[in-house]
Amino acid sequence: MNVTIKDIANLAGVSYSTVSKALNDSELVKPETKDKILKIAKELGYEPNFAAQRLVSKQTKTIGLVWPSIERATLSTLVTKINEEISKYSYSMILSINPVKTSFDMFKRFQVDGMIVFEENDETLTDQSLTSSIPTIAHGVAGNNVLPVIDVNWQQAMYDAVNYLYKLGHSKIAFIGDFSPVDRRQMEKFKGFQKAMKEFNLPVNAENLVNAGGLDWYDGYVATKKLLHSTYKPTALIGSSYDISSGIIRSLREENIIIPKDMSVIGYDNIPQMGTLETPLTSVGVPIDQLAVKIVDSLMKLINDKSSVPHVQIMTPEIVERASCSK
Amino acid sequence: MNVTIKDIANLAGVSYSTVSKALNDSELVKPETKDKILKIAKELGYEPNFAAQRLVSKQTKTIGLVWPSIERATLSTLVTKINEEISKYSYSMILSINPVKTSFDMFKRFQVDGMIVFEENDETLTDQSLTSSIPTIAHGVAGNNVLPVIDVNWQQAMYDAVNYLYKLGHSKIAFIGDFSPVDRRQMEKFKGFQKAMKEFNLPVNAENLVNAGGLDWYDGYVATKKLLHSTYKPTALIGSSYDISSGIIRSLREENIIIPKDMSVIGYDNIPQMGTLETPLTSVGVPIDQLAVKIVDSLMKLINDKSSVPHVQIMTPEIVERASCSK
DNA sequence: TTGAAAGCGGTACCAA
DNA sequence: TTGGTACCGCTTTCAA
Repeated sequence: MNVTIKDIANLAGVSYSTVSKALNDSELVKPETKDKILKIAKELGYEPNFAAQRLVSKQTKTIGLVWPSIERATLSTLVTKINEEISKYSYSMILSINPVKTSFDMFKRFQVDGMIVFEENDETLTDQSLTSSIPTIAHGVAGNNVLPVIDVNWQQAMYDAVNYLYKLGHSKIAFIGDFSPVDRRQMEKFKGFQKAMKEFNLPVNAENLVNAGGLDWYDGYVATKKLLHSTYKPTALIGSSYDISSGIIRSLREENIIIPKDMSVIGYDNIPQMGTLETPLTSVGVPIDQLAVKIVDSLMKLINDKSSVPHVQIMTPEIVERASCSK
Repeated sequence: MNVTIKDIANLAGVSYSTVSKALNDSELVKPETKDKILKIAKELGYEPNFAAQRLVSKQTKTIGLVWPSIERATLSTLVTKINEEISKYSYSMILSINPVKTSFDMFKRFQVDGMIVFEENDETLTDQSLTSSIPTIAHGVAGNNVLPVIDVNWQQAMYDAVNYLYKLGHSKIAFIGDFSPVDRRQMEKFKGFQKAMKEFNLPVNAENLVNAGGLDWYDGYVATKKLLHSTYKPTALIGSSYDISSGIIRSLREENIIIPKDMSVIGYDNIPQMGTLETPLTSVGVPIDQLAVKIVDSLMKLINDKSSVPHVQIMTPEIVERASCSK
C-alpha cells in the first residue's frame, strides 16, 4: 500500500488536515510543524495520489495533444516546440496517436485541462461530435470549424513565394505539390500560387504545375525528375512542403543543376531544418516557434476564460532567405 | 457542473448504488431498471469521473510510453505498432516526449498501469533512480539494466548480413554506419560486423569501415559518395540503419551504379518501409511487429505478475530478401 | 495554529 | 433486486 497523509499524520502526531496544509506549503502551519511533517513525508517516500487530488481540485495541469499520424516528420518539430511552450506554463503534455475521437475520450477520462488537435482531414474540424467540454484548440484550415482554430495564411505564403521570384526576374516558375483534394492545406497553397501567377500575368498550366501525388521526399524527387525531362524549362521551383523540397534538391543534384545558379528554389515550411538540407533552402511559411507560441497561448487563454479566444486566428507567413534563389 | 450518478439516481428514483451497478452492467439489476437508468444516463450525457473511479479501483487501463526523441523516423513505426498491440488488450497508450525522469513522474501521477521506455543513452537503463513501482519495460541494449529489457541481437544481425553476402561470393564488403560511441545499438552492430569479417578471414580497416557520423539519410549519402570515390572498390555494402541505407541507394543511383548488378546492398532495420524505398532493399533485423508484440506482451505479463518477466530478453533478427543482392 | 468534518464521484459490500 | 453506507486520499471550510 502507498503512503497517505494519514500515515504521516499518525507519525507526526497531528491531524491529517494539518498534513495536507503542510504539504501544500500553507501559511497556516507553524514552520516547525511544517518541517517535521515534510521530513516524515520524505522519509516515508510519500507520493500524493493524483486521482484523489483531482477529485477535489478538478485540475490536472496537463494538456492532451492528438496526433494520429506520427510518421509525418514536419509536424514533429511543431510538437516538440509545443511541448516546450507548454512546460513554460508548468503544464505537462501527453500525446495520443489514436484517432481524434478515441483520443478525445481518453483525454476526457484523464480530465486534461486542455487539448490540441491537428487537422487530419475535412471532418476533423467540422464534426459536430467533436465539440468538447474541455478547452480545445485546433490547427488547420478554417472553415466550418467547430473548434477555435489557428490557421495559417497558406495562400499568402505561396503568393509571397511567387512574388519573391518574380521580383528577381523569374517568369518560368513551376509549382511542385500534392494536389490530392483531401488535404485542404495543400489546396490552399495551390490557390495562392494560382492567384499570384495570374496577377503577374504568368500562365498556369499542365507544364508548370506538377502533381507529386504525395508528400514524401520521394514524391518530390520523382515529380522533379519528370519535370526536368519535359520540354518545359523552368528557372525557378516552388516546393509545397519540406519533404517535397528535399526531393527537389536531390533531383537537381542528380541532374547537375546548380542551385541557385541554374535554378532558384523556394520551399514551403518555415522550420530550422530548411537550413540544414543538402542545399539550404530559402523558405516561406509561419515560423514554427511563432505557431507553437500562438497555439499554446490561445489554449491557455481558453482555459482561463472560455470566451476569450477568437474562433479563427490566421498567422502570417514570412520568407527566410537562404541563398537558394538568384536572378 | 458535470452529471454524476447521483443526478441519475434522483431522476430514476433509485439509489445511486443501483445506478452504479446498472452502469457497470451488473447482473444484480433488473433489466427494466437497467434500461431506464441507462436511458436517463444517456439523456443527461453522463460521463463517469475517471478520477473517482480510479480512486477506488486503482486501475487506469493505460500504458505510458516515453519517447524523448520523436524526430527519429524509424522508431515511429515501432511506436505505432505498439499502440496497436496495446489496443488489443483494451488498454490505451499515452506518449510523453519529455526526458525519462519527467515522463516517469507524470505517468506516475496519472497512475498508468505500465510504462515503456526506449533507450536514449547509457544511463537510461542503468540509472538506479529510474526503478519504479509501476511495471516498466525497456527497449535497448542489455547491460547493467535496472529495468527488464527487450534487447535485440544486433551483433547477430550484422553477422547474418555479412554471412549472407559472403555466401553469395562477396569479399569486398563495406559497412556504413554511425560509430559515435554513445549509441550502444550502433556499437553492437559494428561489433557484429567485425566478428563476422574476422571469421571469414576478411579484413576490417579504414577502407571498408565508413563512419557516417550520424543517422540521417544524408549522412549515409555523403559517406557512400566518399567511399565510391576512394580507391577501394567494394562489391557489397551494409547500411546500419534505414535512413542511412536510403542515403546509400541515392548515392549509388547518382553514380549510375545498379543494384544488385553492380553492387549488393543490405540494410539494417526490419521495417516494411525497406520494401518501398527507391530500390527495395534486402534487410536484416527483428521484424518490427514481433518486437512490438514482445514488448507489449512482456509488459502485460509484468502487470499481472511482477515476477514473471525475465530481466533480459533478446530477440533474434531475420533476413528479408528483396533482390538487392546478387553474386 | 491546529483539528474536525464535509465533500469530490465513484465502488463494493452487506442488509433489507 | 434494491438500498444504505463505508471507504478511496485529498482539499477546504469552519470551529476550536
